[in-house]
Amino acid sequence: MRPGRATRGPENVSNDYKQTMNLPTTEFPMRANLSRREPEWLKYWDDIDLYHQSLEANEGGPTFILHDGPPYANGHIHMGTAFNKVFKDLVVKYKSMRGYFSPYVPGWDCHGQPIEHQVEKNLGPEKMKVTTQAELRAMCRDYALEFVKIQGDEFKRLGVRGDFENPYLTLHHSYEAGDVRVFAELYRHGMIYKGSKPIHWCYRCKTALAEAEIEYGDEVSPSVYVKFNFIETPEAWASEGLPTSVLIWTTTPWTLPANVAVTLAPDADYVGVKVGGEVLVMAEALVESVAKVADWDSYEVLPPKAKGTALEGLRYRLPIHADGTGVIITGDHVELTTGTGAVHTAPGHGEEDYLVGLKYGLPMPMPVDDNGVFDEGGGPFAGMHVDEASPVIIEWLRERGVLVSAGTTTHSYPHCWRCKKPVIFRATEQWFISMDERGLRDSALKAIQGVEWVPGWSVNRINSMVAERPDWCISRQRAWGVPIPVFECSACGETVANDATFTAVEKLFAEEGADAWFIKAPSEYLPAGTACPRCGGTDLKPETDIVDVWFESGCSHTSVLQARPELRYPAELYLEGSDQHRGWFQSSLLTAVGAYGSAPFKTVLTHGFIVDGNGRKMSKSLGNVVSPADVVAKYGADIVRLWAASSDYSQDVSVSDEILERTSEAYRRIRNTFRFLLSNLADYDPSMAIAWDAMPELDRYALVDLTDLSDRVTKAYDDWKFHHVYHAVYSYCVTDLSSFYLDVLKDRLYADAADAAGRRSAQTVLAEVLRTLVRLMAPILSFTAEEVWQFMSESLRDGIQSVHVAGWPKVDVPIDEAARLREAFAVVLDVRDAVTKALEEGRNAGVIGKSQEARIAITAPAGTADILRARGEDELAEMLIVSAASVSTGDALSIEVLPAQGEKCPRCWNFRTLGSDPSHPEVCSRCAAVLRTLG
RNA sequence: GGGCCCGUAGCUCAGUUGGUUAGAGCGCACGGCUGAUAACCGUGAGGUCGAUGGUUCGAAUCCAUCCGGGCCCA
Repeated sequence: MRPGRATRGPENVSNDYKQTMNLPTTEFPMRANLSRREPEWLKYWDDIDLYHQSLEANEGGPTFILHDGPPYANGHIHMGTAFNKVFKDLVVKYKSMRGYFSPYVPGWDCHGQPIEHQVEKNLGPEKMKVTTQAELRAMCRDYALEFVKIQGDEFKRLGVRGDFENPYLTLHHSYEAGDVRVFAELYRHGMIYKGSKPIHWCYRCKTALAEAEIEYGDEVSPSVYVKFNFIETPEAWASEGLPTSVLIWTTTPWTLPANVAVTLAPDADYVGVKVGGEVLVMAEALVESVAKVADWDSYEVLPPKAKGTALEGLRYRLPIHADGTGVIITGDHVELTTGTGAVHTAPGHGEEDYLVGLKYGLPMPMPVDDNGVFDEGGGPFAGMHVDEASPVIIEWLRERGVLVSAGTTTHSYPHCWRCKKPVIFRATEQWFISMDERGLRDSALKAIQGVEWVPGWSVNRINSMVAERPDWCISRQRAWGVPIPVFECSACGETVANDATFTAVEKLFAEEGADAWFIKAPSEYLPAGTACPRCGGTDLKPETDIVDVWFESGCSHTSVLQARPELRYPAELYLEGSDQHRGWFQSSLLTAVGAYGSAPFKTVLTHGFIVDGNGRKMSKSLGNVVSPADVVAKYGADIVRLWAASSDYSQDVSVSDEILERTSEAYRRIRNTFRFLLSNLADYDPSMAIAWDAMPELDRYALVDLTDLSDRVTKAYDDWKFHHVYHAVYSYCVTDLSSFYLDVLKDRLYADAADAAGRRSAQTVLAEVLRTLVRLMAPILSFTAEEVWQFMSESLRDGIQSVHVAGWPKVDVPIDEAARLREAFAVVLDVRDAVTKALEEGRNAGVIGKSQEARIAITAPAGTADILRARGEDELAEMLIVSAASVSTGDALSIEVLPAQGEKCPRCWNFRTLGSDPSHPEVCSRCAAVLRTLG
């Protein structure tokens, strides 16, 4: 024992009085062992059919539909999908506890190129050759269903509650029928048209290729500089009186027959270069490099410069089709690092050319057929394969004197994943949804204004994307999907599609699925007499293109929200990652606005992406991938849930070992708080509750504090600020409860008689705290809250089977008194801070050990002192956990720490006058009284 | 390269309409307790508020530029 310390009882001596105390007792384990115990709760929820219970409980109440965006049924879930689903689950569980009828139907996106590609790869080229489209589709279906099962299990393991027995899949017949319904609406509204668009095309495999099927590799290509002669000389250089041309550079001479324009950089300076008796126009910045390549001995840069925009509109003679003219335009994609700053533009042969062509309304000639052979549009090269055309074209240009230079260059070029040969960019016929023909863009922009976007900036993003997007190309040249539900007249090529055919196709899909499209002849399901409106032909071919998967998932408002009886259109909430502004949010919006003139959602909530501890995206190559399966195994799903809830989702969300470790520590803290509450309520029943008026002031304040927490948390949930929920609850557990209220209460709980009013009052509050806290956290810590719930006595949980159907807590306290208590306790708690500091100094000086060994004298300014005295000095001492406290008025707040008077009571360890009761001479009077009751 | 967004202690977050010395909890260090004990209590040290420049009497907060990062385009 250190010197100077107050007298203490003998240490390490067994204390018989311990048996007379009401020490905490509970079976609720301190260690969670979540990864092992959580599956047991999943089974319990299954056994009691919690999902349907949660619906039945709120039947007839207000509805809250969170419509699930379908993840792609491919691969295991990652941290991003886990986060998203947990997040949705928090919302649904919260709304459900608030009394909303809140069904949650998970969905999966099952069609599309990645699955088809994977199946094709697994099959290998040999087997692929002998596989029919129907067989391939069946394999794709199996593949998708396998991952629906896998991901469904993974979501359930995270505690996500929903109708997993009956999810929606985009491959369901009913879903496919809904796609047709939406398509038909848009078609009737005149929003769907057939146009052309360049795509990656492999003429060997005779197939379109998606970006993911492209492999980039170095390729040696021609590098040619060609002059296009101006029809009228640009003003800037007209005074020279020389033939004037614009000089372009290209690595694909075979695309020159499709040239219609030359694109310049709008703000760059262009100059005329006088060389060999003519003027060549090019970007000033590139003159030197061109001169080098062209090997000019001497040349002269003419003084006037012209911005790209100043040259816009000038016309030149087309390089191949000399009877036609092309036009100078400008585009931001023109780079001034290579070439001439003047870009040969063939809208049918390139994405950028296509887009700039759309902008200027340029024609899109496509002289190359499916086999890569020029048709008559190829002019002198008709019948020639593009593969062999380039050298021939170069020679042809040289003969005509327009070739300035021809060499070769090595650059990255797209190749077909299957045959590994270079692919070409080639415009083909595609189906589009027009953004402007029928005002879809404007309607969509208007609908956006009527939706609540969370966080607020999200509206800017969707707005600018819709405002600027080109027409939506919805056709894909693939096998695994839903066909564009129209027919083509074999005789004249006219499109055949009308209400009757759409109805027939919808029925066909509803009954047999889209597979039937590829098996049956149209005559088998179309109404008799269906004929081409133009030529009257009756031989109809089903369209072979399938629909973009984004169109499909976008139709879920029809195929799911409108189709399922428990759901409705529009949904209250769509909740996805920020990438879905381009994806599902937009495809859902456009199809709904197009078909029904309204947005399919009232609120759209967006969250950021999951990144590592340094804010980097997760990637295998960086080795920073955190997998939800690993986290669940190591920490448990509740830790994933707590992590998700604790993060500010309006920006990118970090996850790392340290973050999970911290989350896990916070979890333990919350869990232990629950444990303490449970362990001190072991002998309590709500029938013992003490009324507000009979409670000590501290307990009333604790209830006020609980009300405030509950209000704050509820508001945070309503404002979608889950990280505020987490922080509020956590700091409540640590600061309000553990370090203050619970710490103070120990004396009353342990040392008072079991049924003493003071102890019952404390328990009344603790019970209220427990019942409130466990509900507040249930949407987040779904498993742990349930575990706590099951450890509560039957009467404490009102006989309710699960915390998730226990409703939302509401703590009532008298408003006026609550306000007074808040004010008074703000002062008390400030003083308490000063006191703990002083006690620590006393400890360091060796005056005291634990705080009960001290008595304190507080000097405080009048206002503060009055408030302290009004609590009562005994109550003050209790709240400060010291043996005695006195208050005097002075100038400034100061605390004096003195050794406690009296002796340590061996039962309650407070310093008191002992022996006042002769029958229990060793203990203090309070303890003596307790001992008497125990006999 | 373009659109939208983000950058406050090692970590998760606060920081009101610009207004004293930028807060909390965790972690860390040190100490207490041993009747929440693989717990619990206390004290303390941690920040050029991404950087620079500007507006202002005053900037984490407003503006510009840059750096770093994310999503979506190109």
